[in-house]
Amino acid sequence: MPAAKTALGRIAPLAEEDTLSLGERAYRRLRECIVQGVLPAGRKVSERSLATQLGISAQPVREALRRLEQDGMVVTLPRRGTVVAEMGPAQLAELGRIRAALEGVAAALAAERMDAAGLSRLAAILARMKSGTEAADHDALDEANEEFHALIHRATGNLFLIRSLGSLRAYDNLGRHRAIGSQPRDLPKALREHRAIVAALRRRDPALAEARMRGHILRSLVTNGVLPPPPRRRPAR
Amino acid sequence: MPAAKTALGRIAPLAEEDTLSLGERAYRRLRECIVQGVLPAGRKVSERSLATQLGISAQPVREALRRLEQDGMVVTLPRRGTVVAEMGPAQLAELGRIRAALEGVAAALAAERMDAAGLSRLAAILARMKSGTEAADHDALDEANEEFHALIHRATGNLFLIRSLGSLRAYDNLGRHRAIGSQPRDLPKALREHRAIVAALRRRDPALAEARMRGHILRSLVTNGVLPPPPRRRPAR
DNA sequence: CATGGACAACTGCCATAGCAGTTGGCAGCG
DNA sequence: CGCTGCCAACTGCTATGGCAGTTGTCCATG
Repeated sequence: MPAAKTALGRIAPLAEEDTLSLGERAYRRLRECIVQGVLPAGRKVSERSLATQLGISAQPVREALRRLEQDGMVVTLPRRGTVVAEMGPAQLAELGRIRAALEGVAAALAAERMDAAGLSRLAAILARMKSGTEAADHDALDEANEEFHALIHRATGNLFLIRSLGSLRAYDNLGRHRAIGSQPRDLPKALREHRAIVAALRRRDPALAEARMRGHILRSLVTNGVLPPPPRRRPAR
Repeated sequence: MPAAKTALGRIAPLAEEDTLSLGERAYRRLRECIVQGVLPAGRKVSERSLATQLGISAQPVREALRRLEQDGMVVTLPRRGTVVAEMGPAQLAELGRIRAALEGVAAALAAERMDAAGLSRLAAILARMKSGTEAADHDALDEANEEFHALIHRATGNLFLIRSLGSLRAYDNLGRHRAIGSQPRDLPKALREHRAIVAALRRRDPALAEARMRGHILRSLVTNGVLPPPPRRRPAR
């Protein structure tokens, strides 16, 4: 333990952010820049130029780019350059469907594992969502929504799931930033869906939780305009 | 074009292995070693020692380890060491369920996109599976099975899906190497399922293809012993 | 004017060296 | 004997330098 002891032996909490490696920080920073549109698709991103801009060496940047490549956010042509990956509407739609499926699995796992503390936290988030819905506070709702899903992801305890959904949610933000909000958001409906999901988790019903979560994600993707139609359920029989 | 030209201008097929970067080769090699059991869970893997063993520098090895960490195959404690991730039966089961969901999405996408050439290739693979099943040639069946799923993955054209399923399939191999084959494999049934999947793809029915593929994967995981029960569908009503 | 070739300015890729934090063991003190 | 403190041998992490391949420009040549 290198430092941070106070007089009476209490250990001061360490500032975590400083402990992250430069490679990790570069990875998160660049991913943020991509989904925020700061680095638009097709933009050339070379190790050296990014390194100087970030004030670090080229090595951590290279690592970050390799990881981003594994996420599919950049593509690199050997000895020629690295560019931000093009993300057409079709690609976004595919990733949305993948995310819906994974969120479903996460909900199913969470239904089996989530403890009482987690459920009560979800209840607290639901309360915030209620007030946010009544006030039509989109920022607060987005934040609560973020926590809602992140909590479920963590409840699964599965690192693969957490990482994958992290990348996928980043793409979701990208889609939102393109501002193709074709349909107005139905806030009360989203609240009802969130409540229904929590109810399924409380019942410890994996199949139900999965179905509801998946439906919820798909619907939200439709209202965001990344998923094309509302294909009529069982159009005619 | 740096090399590999013959006299008459014909481009010699590049040996692919030589063109891959050392980091990429190290990544694949290490992943192979992990799923093959050469590097068992809990084994310490330090950049330097691996580098000397592979005859390369520590830098590409480090990149490979970072990517493996993103795959969840190793965990690294900063400044302390990197170890092969522990993969308990529970973890393996979770990853199996995740893989089943993703394979389902892949089948759905393939049902929308796969062209006639791909379908005919699938038919050829089915023929090989038929003869392999009659001869009970497990090696040939495994190979055909690998190609079967890889072909569907590629048909989606989605890099994220392809990469993720690649990692997941690696875990699957790991589970198989643990030789907990609880139940004998039902070869004819697997063949029927594969045929049913292809039929759904031919019909261009995404929902059907997804359901069949997912069920197929889940069942195969059960016979492999990584997924626990055959929970009776609709036990009583 | 058009074309081909060489040079300079990139690019990703890799090896080396060294920093800082962690660990394990061993000596020395109580 | 038991505990403390130091030291050497690790570890992951980062910076630097340089290699090889690619590209674009500019000049010389037909």
